[in-house]
Amino acid sequence: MYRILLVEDDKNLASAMKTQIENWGNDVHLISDFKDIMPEFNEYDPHLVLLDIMLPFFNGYHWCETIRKGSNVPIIFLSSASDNMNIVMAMNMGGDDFIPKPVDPMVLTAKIQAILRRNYEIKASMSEIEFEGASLNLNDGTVSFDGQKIELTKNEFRILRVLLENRGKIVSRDSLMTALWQDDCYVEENTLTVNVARLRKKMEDLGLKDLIATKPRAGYIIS
Amino acid sequence: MYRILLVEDDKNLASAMKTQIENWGNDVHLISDFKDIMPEFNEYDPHLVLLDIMLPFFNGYHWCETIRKGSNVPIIFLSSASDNMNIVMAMNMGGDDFIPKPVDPMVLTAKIQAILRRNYEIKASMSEIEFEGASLNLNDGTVSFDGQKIELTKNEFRILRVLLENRGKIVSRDSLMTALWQDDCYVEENTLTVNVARLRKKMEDLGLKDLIATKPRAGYIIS
DNA sequence: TGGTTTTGTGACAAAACTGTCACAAGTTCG
DNA sequence: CGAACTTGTGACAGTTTTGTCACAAAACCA
Repeated sequence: MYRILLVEDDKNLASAMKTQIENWGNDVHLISDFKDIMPEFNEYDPHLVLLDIMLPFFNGYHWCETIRKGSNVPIIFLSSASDNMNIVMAMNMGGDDFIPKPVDPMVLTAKIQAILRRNYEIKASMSEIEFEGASLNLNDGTVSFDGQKIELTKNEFRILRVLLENRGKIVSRDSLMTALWQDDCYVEENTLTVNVARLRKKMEDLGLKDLIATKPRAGYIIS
Repeated sequence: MYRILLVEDDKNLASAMKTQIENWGNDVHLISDFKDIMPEFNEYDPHLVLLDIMLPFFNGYHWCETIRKGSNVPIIFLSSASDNMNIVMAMNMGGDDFIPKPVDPMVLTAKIQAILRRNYEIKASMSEIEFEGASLNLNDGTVSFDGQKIELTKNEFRILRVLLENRGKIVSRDSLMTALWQDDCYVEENTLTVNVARLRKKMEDLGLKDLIATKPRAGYIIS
């Protein structure tokens, strides 16, 4: 049972789609205020957004941009202007799919299902991050390299993960601190240093030497 | 740098697409044996599959089905038969998207990018499993309920996760055992019982009573 | 019902994890 | 260079986690 937010100003079409999707077993919320959809978005906290492009006040691209500032919720665009340029634009703004109007009910259902499945039901495919020939398993927090496999502790895992998610960029010690101990408890500055050292040792034991580089007065980086 | 497997028998089109995608910074492998693509699939271990529907020997649907038996890799179908029925069919077979032929290079790139992003770069959206008004955060292994939030240990997390991923189904003690200690070390049968008990206690402290039910001689279940 | 098997519980010790300290090493910049 | 600051290291103790044991409770089955 997923929550689907439908941003469509054509009331007839919207309620027809709502019925259609609900019949198939989900909850749908229709936007009522197109001047600012964000309060309803935040309140409803949807699993998926169906976003028309032509809307009063602001267009779909605007809302996609706004949503993406604070959320990675899947977004499917709807539009009768379904030329290639619009499709490319929609994808590049962070959209996940594009359904041309008039919307075929079967296609709508199938595409919604595909995206929900990909995002909320499938874990295997995005379960690891590869780096330097090694891979970090996000499910069980293990690192595999050269046939060997080791377990990381919670802290080591978080540090490595943050660094890998920002590969090529310097991650400040401060942001690592908040990633590990988000404000709720005070820990010494040095505690981070020690934890990085422990992670480094494990990586080196595995054969990954000089994986994490120190940028003095800036932070750490994996490049 | 992602590995993309292109299953397309039109050699000219295939190599044009290969060049196109490689220029944009990825690796592409072209299938050479359409009688059985699986050896090449397994060898190449792609991050994404571009799958034509009309192929010699077997069609794209057949290969989609075969791939899905052992992998959740994202699959984008390509076809000139782009009627709604084909789209629905493609999605329902476990496909992630459908690009009509002739393929527009920009659309191809944008859609590939969107799906890779969704699968390999975004973590936030699929970071929790909701149940009974509570939610299990898959990133940090915490359970939130009724305003409270507690941390689970590695074992507790794995048990809860497996049970939630199979909600409504009975999970045998054996499969839990292998999920926690995959054969590499022997542990007592009873150790699992104890770990389940510890998880139950934490859940009950949180207010979630009778979450995990015992099915004697069968296993555990969350319904 | 009563014996057998399966599952649950409290306690305990070994092991792992974590934060801190004192001090060492490295970097920056006048 | 040398003082000031930043980062790294080994050791230590407190806490948490973990597997096991002995025994209790529950479920199954004849």
